[in-house]
Amino acid sequence: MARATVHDLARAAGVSLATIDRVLNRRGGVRPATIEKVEQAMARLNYRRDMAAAMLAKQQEYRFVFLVPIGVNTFMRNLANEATRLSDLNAADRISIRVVEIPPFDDEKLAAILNGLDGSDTSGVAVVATENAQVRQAIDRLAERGIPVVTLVSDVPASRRAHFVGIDNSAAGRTAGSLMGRFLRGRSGRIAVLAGSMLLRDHVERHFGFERVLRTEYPDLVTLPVIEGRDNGAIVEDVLGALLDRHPDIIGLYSLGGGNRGVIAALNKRHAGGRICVIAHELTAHCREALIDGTFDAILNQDPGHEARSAMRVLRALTDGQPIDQGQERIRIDIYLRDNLP
Amino acid sequence: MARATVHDLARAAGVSLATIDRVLNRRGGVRPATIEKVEQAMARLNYRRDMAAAMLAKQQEYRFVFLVPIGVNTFMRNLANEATRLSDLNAADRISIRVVEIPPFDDEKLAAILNGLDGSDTSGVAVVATENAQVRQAIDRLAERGIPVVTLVSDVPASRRAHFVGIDNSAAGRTAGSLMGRFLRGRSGRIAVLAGSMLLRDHVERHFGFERVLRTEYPDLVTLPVIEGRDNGAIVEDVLGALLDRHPDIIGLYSLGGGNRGVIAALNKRHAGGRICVIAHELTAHCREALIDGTFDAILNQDPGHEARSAMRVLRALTDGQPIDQGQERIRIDIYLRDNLP
DNA sequence: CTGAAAGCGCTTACAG
DNA sequence: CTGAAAGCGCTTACAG
Repeated sequence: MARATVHDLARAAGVSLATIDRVLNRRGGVRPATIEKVEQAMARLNYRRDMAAAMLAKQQEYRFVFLVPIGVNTFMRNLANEATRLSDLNAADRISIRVVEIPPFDDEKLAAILNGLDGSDTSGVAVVATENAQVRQAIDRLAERGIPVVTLVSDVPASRRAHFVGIDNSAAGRTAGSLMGRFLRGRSGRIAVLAGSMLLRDHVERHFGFERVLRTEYPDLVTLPVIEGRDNGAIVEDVLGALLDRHPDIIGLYSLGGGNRGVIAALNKRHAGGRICVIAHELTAHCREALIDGTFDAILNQDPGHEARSAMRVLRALTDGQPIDQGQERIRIDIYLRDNLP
Repeated sequence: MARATVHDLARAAGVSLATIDRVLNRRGGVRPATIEKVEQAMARLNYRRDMAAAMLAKQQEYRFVFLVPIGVNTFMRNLANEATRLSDLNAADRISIRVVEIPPFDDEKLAAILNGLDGSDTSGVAVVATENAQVRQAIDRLAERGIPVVTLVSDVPASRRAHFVGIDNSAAGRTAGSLMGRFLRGRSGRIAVLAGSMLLRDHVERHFGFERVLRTEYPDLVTLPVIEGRDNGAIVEDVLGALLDRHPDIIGLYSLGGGNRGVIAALNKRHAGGRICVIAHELTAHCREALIDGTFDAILNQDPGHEARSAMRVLRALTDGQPIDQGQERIRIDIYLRDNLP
């Protein structure tokens, strides 16, 4: 027997299509007794709504905005590209994604951009946010206007963002610590830690997780104070180079932010590649090469394609009031060695 | 301006809706000149087909069959459960998945089941296949009948399956070898390798990759001949137990198949947990525990949820003649340490 | 080789 | 609080 439609429901419950729709979509203004009748019919006929038909009738359009600090950061550029690609791929489903570039490390501008978003033009926002009072307030304001916001890559848990699309960054830090500890088994010495900025929550959390594991499980490895490279290759090369010169006894490096081209340059200039165990983040083209030639030992990665798709699915679910499949939307911490490179 | 519809196209090209549809779906029987006109109109109006409307009009139903050797294997049971869950979640999109249990290690039965599939009732097949002439022929026969087949978890590359949904198993083996080599840095000794059956392509490939890395990069680690446990905890406990008793100098174990409950039991009985570096596959409940309590050092995993969803998406794309997003459909080799457990 | 008309299963004003 | 009717953008027999 074919599957039940709204017409079948209407007949079975003795009401009109409009009433069926009101009950189905909880629009209210229906007598409890009528609701009851309809719900019984739904159960009896095992009714399941046809999404395609609903989409068509509703003429729903999803206009999502992705705010990404593209700048010089390869990972962010990949993320932006994936979002743009998604927009094309899903045009047939009436989903469009506008990628807006935001200046990196500029909370005020970001807040201004968020506040300037046109509600009639955007049905959801994904943002690589920084944790700042103005930014938080701007997110909350969008949420109040009924525009769902998801944070991307770095979370702002205190805000009213509906969801976070990204990895568990303290788990990533712990993983880096554990790999470092195992790869350097039996040795003791200093470990350098390079971040982009300790004003970024994701960087802080990675650092926290890393320190925690080293201190509790590998006390022979002593971390130096974090240095910051602003995710910028040139700055990274400078600050890391200076550190390496100051501490010739460094045996490990955890690069938990961007600007890894600077890491590679600094290491190569000192012929230190291979003698220092390096764990870095994000499988960009240059990191990939460094992994293959042995300069890096492991890369922790978050897949920008998955993150873009996840943000899109989550925003759509939020717009439709549908549930989110947590299993599917959990972004995993990929570990890459030379041997499992894609 | 609102997006163009088939009506707009028809008006612009000066033809009827039926002709538009013929050109859009390449049904043939249209004069080249007419096709040309329509295609120009499409380009001019930037026409993009509305999937929801097409789905509704076509009354397309996707009836997929997933053939899984559920047996005693926890991973396979998880895979089957995920497929069942998908069926519910996607009922609104007219996708149904029938999960059929196949007997493990029984090529003839599997071939018979494949041959017995009712073409009118199934629009695509996903199968955890074994590499056997009869099975291959059965797959080819389905492909000839126009029913797309994807292989799941273990591939049959010589067949006419349209796609493989699973990890690169020799890369997984290499990864295990590399982790083993690094975790045992500086030590030398024997490494045990436990498979389910060397008649399974995925197991053979993992073994190959593992051996390759150990022999070329870690010559101080010497692998013993593979033992087979048929993915069955009880058998695994026996054969591995016997091996451990025979070789008290084993310092590492690569468990590349199922039945890891048997591995845990054999190690615990001999108080060998922790002293032997263990790398296993699939993050099932017991493996997870073993990772946390230190019996296992790392788990390589393929996410059954991702695999089920990927198989479903690929089968749908094949049914519709749509392209496959290779980036999205690549199944990754997850590496889990205690620190990045989900 | 081409077209007119009906229909897919929903939602949406609008009227009462 | 409820209903009749039109419409969303496609596809599909059927007729010519």
